[in-house]
Amino acid sequence: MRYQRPRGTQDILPDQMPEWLLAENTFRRLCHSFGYGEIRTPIFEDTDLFVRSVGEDTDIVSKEMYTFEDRGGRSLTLRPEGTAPVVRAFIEDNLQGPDRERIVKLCYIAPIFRYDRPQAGRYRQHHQAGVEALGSMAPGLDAEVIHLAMTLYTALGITKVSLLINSVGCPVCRPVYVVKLREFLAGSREELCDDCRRRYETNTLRVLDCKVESCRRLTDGAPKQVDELCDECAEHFAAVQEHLKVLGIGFELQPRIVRGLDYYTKTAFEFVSTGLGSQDAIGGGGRYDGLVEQCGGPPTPAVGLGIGLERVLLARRALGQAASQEPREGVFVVAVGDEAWLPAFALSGELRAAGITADLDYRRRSLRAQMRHADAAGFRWAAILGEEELAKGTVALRDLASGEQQELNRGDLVAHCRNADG
RNA sequence: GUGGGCGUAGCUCAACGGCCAGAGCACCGGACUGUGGCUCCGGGGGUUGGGGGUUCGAGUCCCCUCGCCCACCCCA
Repeated sequence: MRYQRPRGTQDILPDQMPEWLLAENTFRRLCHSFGYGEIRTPIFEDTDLFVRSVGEDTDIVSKEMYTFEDRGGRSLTLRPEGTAPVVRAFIEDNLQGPDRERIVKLCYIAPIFRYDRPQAGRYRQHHQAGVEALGSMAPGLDAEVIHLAMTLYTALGITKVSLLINSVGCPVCRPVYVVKLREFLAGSREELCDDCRRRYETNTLRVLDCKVESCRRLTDGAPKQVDELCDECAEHFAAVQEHLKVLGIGFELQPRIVRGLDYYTKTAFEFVSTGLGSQDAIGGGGRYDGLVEQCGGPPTPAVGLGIGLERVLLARRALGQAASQEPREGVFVVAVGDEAWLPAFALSGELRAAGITADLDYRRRSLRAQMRHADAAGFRWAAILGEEELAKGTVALRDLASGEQQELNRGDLVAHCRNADG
């Protein structure tokens, strides 16, 4: 029986690493320039953290979490989303300090686990790059995290991205809306599915994303949250849009997005790209003004963002963005004949110790084979060491791009290669 | 979770139920005995995802299983 990787997971192989590093490094660079500090939290947390923050009735909690009991009987869960762990750390590690007005800006790149049916762009382990800005209600911050994501997409060559935004209200206006929704559904209550009859009582909003066809029909004409916002939320939403316009970011109002996590308040947004089939959301997020307090911290408004890296890479490829080609680099040391082996080995060691990329052919193949490999593997130079060079204490250095070849004293090779860089 | 499609060489794919499962690319070697890319010639590579069944005979048909993919759904 041969082992297979678990369903819905993937190995990221060396030849895929360049595009991963490009995405990760670009994200880190952007976060730095936007003023976000990187944080790493554990890959698992108390199950309860996610149940209480994400919401018991959400798909994520009710059927997608990797939950297990450790040997001490604790219930732990593999991180199914990025925000709750950061919020937990924000509180536990007292990142805000004594200044309650202080804005704490954090970013992370982390694996995320959800038990879901795999599909292209949907995995049981995927990676998210995210940011969280905690401590302020300023609508400019909503626009800032959106701007950061947009800038990342642009930098990575993902040109066809649409931004969908919505406002899901707050503890003031949501209950008002919920009442309206209940009134709307009250008459047809008996026609709802079993789950929805329960949801109607406990978490009415969830009726809106029931999958049962009959329930969907019943909610089609339901009132919309955006139309029922309180003054504060309406004002905030307008201000966010104003800030986006100032940044030159186009958007589309979409009244039905982000209902997957209970903690969102006010702004909710999503980025969709073309060419990805049905898994087309390459990023999303929103404001969660009540979450920190709900997790046991001081009342702290916040806004955050998550970007699915696998989907970002898929979107790049769909748009024909090749992984940037590495420039020719380093020295392939070619040993001709047995006599030359040890000196060649020593020479490669010297180069490596000096920080210069170097390799040689442990199979001791023909000169031709070694030259072919040096070229195919993308080396900048071939340093040839044979009988002649051994006798003279030299090395023949061939530039593989131009074909120019010169003879150097062996002791000058490191300095020569180093000077040629740049 | 529901419905469907597909698994053959490292990769992309051929092969009516019938001879030793092939091709292109890649890889290796040679032509070129100390010089890469181009060309030509040659070569190595396969548990046909796995298991069972039908059949004189299975890559091909049937069942089970694993995986990938598509739509729904969900989201990143």
